[in-house]
Amino acid sequence: MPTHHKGPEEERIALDAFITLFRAADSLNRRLSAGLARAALTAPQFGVLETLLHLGPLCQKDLARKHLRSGANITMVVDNLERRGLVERVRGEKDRRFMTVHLTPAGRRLITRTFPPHARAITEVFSVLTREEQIHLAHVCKRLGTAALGGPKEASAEDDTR
Amino acid sequence: MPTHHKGPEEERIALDAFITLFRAADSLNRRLSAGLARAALTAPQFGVLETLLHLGPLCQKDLARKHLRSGANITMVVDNLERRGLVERVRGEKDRRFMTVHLTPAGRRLITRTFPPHARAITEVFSVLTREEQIHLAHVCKRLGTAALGGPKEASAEDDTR
DNA sequence: CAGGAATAATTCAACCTTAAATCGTCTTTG
DNA sequence: CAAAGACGATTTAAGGTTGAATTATTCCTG
Repeated sequence: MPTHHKGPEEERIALDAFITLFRAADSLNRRLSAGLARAALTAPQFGVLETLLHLGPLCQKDLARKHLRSGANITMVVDNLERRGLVERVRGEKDRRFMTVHLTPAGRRLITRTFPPHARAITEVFSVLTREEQIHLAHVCKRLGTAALGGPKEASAEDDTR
Repeated sequence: MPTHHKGPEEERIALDAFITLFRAADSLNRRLSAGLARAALTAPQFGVLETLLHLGPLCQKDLARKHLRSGANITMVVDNLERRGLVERVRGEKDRRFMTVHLTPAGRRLITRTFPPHARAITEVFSVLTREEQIHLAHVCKRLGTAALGGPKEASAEDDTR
């Protein structure tokens, strides 16, 4: 697709934004994982518990959709949470294909006391940005994420068979 | 993973920025990985080849430092590249502890023809942002990344809010 | 209503990732 | 010079991630 490229300048700027975005996400992730490690939770485990706390029991399919992860992945994360007695699988009564995941009392206790310091840690790091910068960052990232998910721009004429 | 926490405004804004940043990085990653898959390369493999192309042969320690990854991780990624004949390990002559990783001709061929479309794909997605927005995003992410890596704000006498 | 399509979950193989333990190779120092 | 320590790389164990194949169940259609 030989569009009139504004030269390597355009590419240089995009690549720089790309790499700093990734580095920031990576650093943030490390910092926060260190905090979660005090509860012996990984980031994905925390994410599942947090979702169950705020949305109530969900089947694994829904958990996968909420977290943009594969079903196989959720099976694994829930396995590890269940092994520690933090969640419980309940077979669907109406439709026995579903496995509804519930917080156990222990799981609820753990996530309710882990979430607040986690949120505080995020807020703490983001406080290097002004309120307006944070809002602008969210807006920009939202557009970027949408663009990234959008259909592959390089589609040839024939694979438009959706 | 929308967070449904109804907290103070400062926290809500930070959490929202946090989650959209991660989602954007995740979506970008998926989109770009799909492109790399055409060369049967994973993102980490691509990263190592790209570094070797642009910086020349490096020992694994240096590769780990450049990519902010553990030494064990680099050992694994280089293993997989070596198995495909894309890179070569050369034991250091002066200091036999070092393993210098070199691109093979096949590796050089693959990365030189894979890099340009990859860079174009990044530029393409980022083109939903103006030039100024991209520059601002990079600046903001740089500050954020630095803040995240900064000292863990450990229990100094006054911020112990437990 | 019976057989096939669809769907939720699991399993499997392959790769990524880390921390911790280990191996070989320097380097330092007593 | 030899023992001790530092240092690069590898191995190992544990968890995360995916796509593909499989299993169990439900839905649908002829």
